Amino acid sequence: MKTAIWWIRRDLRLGDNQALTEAMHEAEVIVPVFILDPKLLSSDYTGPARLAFLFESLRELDVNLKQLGSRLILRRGDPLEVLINLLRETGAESVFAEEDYSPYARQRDGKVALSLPLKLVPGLTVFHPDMPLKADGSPYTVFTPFSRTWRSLPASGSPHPAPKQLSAMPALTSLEIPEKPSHTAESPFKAGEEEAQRRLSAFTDSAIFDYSDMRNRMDLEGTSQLSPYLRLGMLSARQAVWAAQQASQLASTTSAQKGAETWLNELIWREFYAAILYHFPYVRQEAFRAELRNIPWQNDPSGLAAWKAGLTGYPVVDAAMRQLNTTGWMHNRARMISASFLTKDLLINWQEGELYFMQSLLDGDPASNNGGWQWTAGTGTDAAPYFRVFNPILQGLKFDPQGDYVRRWVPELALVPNKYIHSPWEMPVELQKQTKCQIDSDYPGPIIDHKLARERVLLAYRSGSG
DNA sequence: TGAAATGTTGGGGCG
DNA sequence: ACGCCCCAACATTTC
Repeated sequence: MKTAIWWIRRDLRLGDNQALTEAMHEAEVIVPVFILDPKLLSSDYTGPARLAFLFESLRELDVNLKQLGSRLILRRGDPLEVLINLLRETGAESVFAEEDYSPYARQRDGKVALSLPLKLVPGLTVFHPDMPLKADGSPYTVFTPFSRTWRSLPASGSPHPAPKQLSAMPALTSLEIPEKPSHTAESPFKAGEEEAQRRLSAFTDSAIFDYSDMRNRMDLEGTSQLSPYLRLGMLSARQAVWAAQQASQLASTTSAQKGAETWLNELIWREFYAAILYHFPYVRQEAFRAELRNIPWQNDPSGLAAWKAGLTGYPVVDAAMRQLNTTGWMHNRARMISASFLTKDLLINWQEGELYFMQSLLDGDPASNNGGWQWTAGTGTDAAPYFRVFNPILQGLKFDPQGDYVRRWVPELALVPNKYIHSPWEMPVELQKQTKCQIDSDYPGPIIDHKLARERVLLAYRSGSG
C-alpha cells in the first residue's frame, strides 16, 4: 500500500481538486494535512477575519473528509519540518500540493522541494502563469491581449467530481482546529465547500445574466460574492470558469450572454494578476512602473485613520470602509472608490491601502489585491491613467442612486433625504437638525475638499512621474 | 472600470 | 422676418 501526503494550502475542497486527484493516482492511502505556518499566521498580511474564516473552512473540510472515511490532520510549525516528521510517521513516498504562485509560497515550496518529493499540481488558476505568453515568450503586461490569448487556449475542461471515499491512516496526531477569536464579528460568509457550490449555482443560474448591468450597483446584490471562496479554494478557478462558460452558452439573449462573458472576464483578471505577480514579484515592494516610484505621498496618520474607520465625511467612502470592517468584504465598485479616495484625495501611498485591505478582506489575495491597488493608483500594469480621479459624490449618484448602500452602512445618515445623501454637508442647518445628522457632531464634515484634492494629486503625479 | 473644461449646436425669447 | 443673446444639450479635449 502506497501512501501520499496531500498538503492542503489554498485548496480547501474535495471537488475538482487536481492535487488530490494526482495523489490518488499515485497512492492508495492519502494523508490530508494542513499546516499552520507561524510565518503566515503572524504575517502583516494576515488579519483576524480571514483567519477565522480559514478555521471555519478547515472545520467544514474535516467534516467532509470524515464522510469519506478520512479526516484532516492539522499540524503547526515550519512546513518543511512538519512534512519531514509526517513522512517519517506515515512512510509516505510523496507530497502533493496545489501550486501557489505568490512569492512567499514559491520560496517555501522551493525549500521543501530541495529535501522532499514535492509534486506541485495546477489549480489555483485555470492556466499556469507561463501559459499565456506573448509570441516572443515574454509575459503580457496589458490585460486585453492577455485575455485574448487566455481565451484562445484549449478549453480547461469540466471540473472533476469529488472522490467517493478516501483511505485514511489511523493513529496520526492532529491539533484541534482553533476556535475563532470571540471578538470576531458574525460573518455573512458561511464557510465550506457546500456553501461555495450553492452560491456558484445560485449566481450562475440567474444573477450572472444581469451581471453586466448590475455589477456596479453598490445598493444591489448584482455580484457573485464568491471571492472569499476562491481565495481559500472552496471553489476552484476551473469550476467558476466552467460555470461561466456554461451560462454563456445557455444565455437566451445577447445581453444575458454579455453578463456571463463579463463575469468570465473578471475571472480572467484574477488569472492576469496572478501571472503579473508571478512574473514581476517586485510589485509586492514597489510600483510596477518605475517612473511612478517618486510620487510625493503625504504622511497623514489622522487621514489614514479616518479612512480606515469610515469617518472621512464622504458617505460612499465611509459606507465602503464600514462594509469592509463589518463583513470582511467590499463591493468592487466601492473598492475602486475607496482606493481612489485614499491614493488621490488623501494622497496616501497605495501600499497603506493594500496592507489594510489584506488585513481586512476575507478574499485578500496578494496578487489580485496588489493588482487592484496599483491599477487605481496608476502605478501598475494596464493601469488607470494618473488623471483618472474618482469624484466620490458623482460615483455615489451613479452607483447608489437612492443612497440605500450608504444608509445601510452609515446609520448616522439614515434620515438624510436622497438629495443630500452623497453630500450631507450641503444640508441646511435646519435640515441637519431635523434628520439628526448635524455635520461635525453626528457625522464628520468632509476631511478634504475634493476639488482641491484633485488639483493637488494631478500636480503630485506630474512631479512624481518626471 | 472618470471628470472637468472647453467647444459646438440649435431652439426660443426678444427687440 | 431677422439678428442677437442665452443656455441647455451634446461633443470634444484636456487633465
